[in-house]
Amino acid sequence: MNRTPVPGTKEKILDTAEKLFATEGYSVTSLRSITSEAGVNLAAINYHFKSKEGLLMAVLHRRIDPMNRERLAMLDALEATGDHGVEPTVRAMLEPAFRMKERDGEYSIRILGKLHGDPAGVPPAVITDLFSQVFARFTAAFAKALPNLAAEERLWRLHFVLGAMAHTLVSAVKLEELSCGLCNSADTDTMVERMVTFAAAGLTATPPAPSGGESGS
Amino acid sequence: MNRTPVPGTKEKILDTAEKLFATEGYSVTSLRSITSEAGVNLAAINYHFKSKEGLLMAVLHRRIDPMNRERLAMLDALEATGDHGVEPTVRAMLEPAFRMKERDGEYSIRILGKLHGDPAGVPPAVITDLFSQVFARFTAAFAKALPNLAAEERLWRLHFVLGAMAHTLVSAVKLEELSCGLCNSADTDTMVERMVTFAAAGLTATPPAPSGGESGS
DNA sequence: TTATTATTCATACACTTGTTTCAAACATAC
DNA sequence: GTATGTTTGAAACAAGTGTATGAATAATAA
Repeated sequence: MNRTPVPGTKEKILDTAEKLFATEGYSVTSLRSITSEAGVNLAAINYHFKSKEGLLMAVLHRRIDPMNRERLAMLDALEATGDHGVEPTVRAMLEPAFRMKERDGEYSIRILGKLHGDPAGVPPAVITDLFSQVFARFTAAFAKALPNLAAEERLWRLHFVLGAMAHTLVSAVKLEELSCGLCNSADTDTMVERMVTFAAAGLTATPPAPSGGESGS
Repeated sequence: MNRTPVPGTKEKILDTAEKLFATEGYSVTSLRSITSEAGVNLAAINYHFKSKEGLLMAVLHRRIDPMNRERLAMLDALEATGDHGVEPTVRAMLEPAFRMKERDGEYSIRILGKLHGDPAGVPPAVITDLFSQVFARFTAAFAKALPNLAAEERLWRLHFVLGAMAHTLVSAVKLEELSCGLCNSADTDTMVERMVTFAAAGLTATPPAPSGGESGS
């Protein structure tokens, strides 16, 4: 019945680790809790992934690399048509993240959000390695999409958008129960449009007066 | 020379724990690293705070309770004058958080951001206990400030704003070095105006078509 | 078959963790 | 002074951590 000699010890570890890292957190998740839930031997982790940090890297790269490729592809398509609109650009940044949920399950998206929000225990170099390329591409794209915005202001707003995205990715479930089911994140399309609309409006807002206090017209 | 017999063991612990929790994270910070850096005995933590979780609670309450009181006071002042504007309301939510940085130092603000972004190891009941009151007040306030927005949409956007705020609180330092010093968060006033402008624009954006795909007019 | 490689398994090893214990030092009131 | 309650001190505890080891097993090739 079994097609493969052993039905994927490596994948079982990856799936379980992703789930536990996403829900409990990286540092509080023990290797033993992963192996026991995955039904594999403890030493299998060090055999397949060298170390706990190696496992984390594998978990992250498995999801994030395809997502970032999708982001860059959408950006490429946009730039090929000469489209420098704010909405399509921000959509290219946000949509692949939300699509990942449909494709790879709930935990894939939550571990991404956790990574943005609090890379506790994760060496900063890993984050840089994972996101530096897309970050560079998108800052350049937004420079074209928002030419009238000062570079500093633009970066801050990009930062805001990323924060809103990360927070939504991690704790969308929490809002769902907090709002007694009113806010459900089931429909990805609606969710993406919601965020894109919000982010585009924030990005294109008239910047406040440089050193004033009250918001001038 | 010493005015007090023992110069505040409890406060030394609180300060050091706040710093380490904010920078390293709660679960990866050991009690021994706190006591050694604070120059106090290990047992002092369990004596003064009962447990590690008790210490965390004390650290959180010390900063967050005053901040939330300030938020509610600003909201009270607003409602007393009948002001239901979006900008002042969102300012009442954001400004006390950024003011805390000036008052209580860099780490106070980062631990707050970390708490929003990833309450790893922190029991959900603690978060609820800390923020349920302000959350209820602000959802009500925004219901008045944004009456034309569907309740669901309003909650999601509030969620977005909170995410942007949390992300800014934790990793403002990171953006500073990422942008090679271009984005510095030194000026609190400017920072607040920046976020308020962004958030208000996002909150007041025309919502997307309910079940369409492309952004209609 | 035998030889060889890849994978799994039980087990042990240092090491760190939060917590506890109990005696010593301190403050303050009588 | 003594007595009392509070805070600090050094050391130990049991439990859990990531990792390493070497034998057993499975899979594949000659």
